[in-house]
Amino acid sequence: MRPGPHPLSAGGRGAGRRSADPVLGPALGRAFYDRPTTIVARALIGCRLSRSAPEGLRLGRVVETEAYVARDPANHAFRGPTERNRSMFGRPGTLYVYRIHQVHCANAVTCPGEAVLLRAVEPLTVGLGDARGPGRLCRAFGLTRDDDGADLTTGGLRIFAPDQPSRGPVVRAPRVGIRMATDRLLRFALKGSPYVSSPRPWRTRPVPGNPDRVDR
DNA sequence: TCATTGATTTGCT
DNA sequence: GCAAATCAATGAT
Repeated sequence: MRPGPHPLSAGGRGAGRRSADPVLGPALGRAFYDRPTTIVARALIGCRLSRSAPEGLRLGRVVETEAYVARDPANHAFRGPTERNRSMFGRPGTLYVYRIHQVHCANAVTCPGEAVLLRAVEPLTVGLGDARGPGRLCRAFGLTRDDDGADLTTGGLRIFAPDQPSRGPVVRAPRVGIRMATDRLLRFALKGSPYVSSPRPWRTRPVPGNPDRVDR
């Protein structure tokens, strides 16, 4: 257990109040994350990821996410809490950052043991590096294991609701880079966005019914 | 303590 | 298209 509030969090002060930015408005609050993970993964598309740093503001629009849910063998929390995934069992809106190979990946925790992987953002501030792919996204925002456990609702890293109508439909596809449960359509992306990651040829799988429907 | 693995990225063929 | 890079978490010994 890490003692006290995470360094990136604002602490207990203002608990229950929406954390607001003078320009971006109110940050997404606890209730946003405290919903079914696929709903949150879909709803995050178009939202703005913000990090206020001494060097200035870093801002990007979320264009690609993946849901990691309960009873999902690809989920790091599948076998219960460990030292690495401890923050996945924190409150909704907790940040879970882990390292894989030489890079970091960032997730927003929804309910305990479930999270949304932030896979790609479209840069909205100049100087934000390429953020196509979870590793590049973390590099662009300077996220490391030190940020694990931060509170996305009050900390220096926050997410804000879309400031404009969606520029296109959200499509679903199989998740990338996993070996288990590769058939599940738990990847969400803004269709046609050039800022979506493409480690493999981006192709959506035909979805029975409405492709925008989020039901599993 | 040792071996295996990986929610990635990059570079070479 | 494919494999190497490279290291910490994890599970077995």
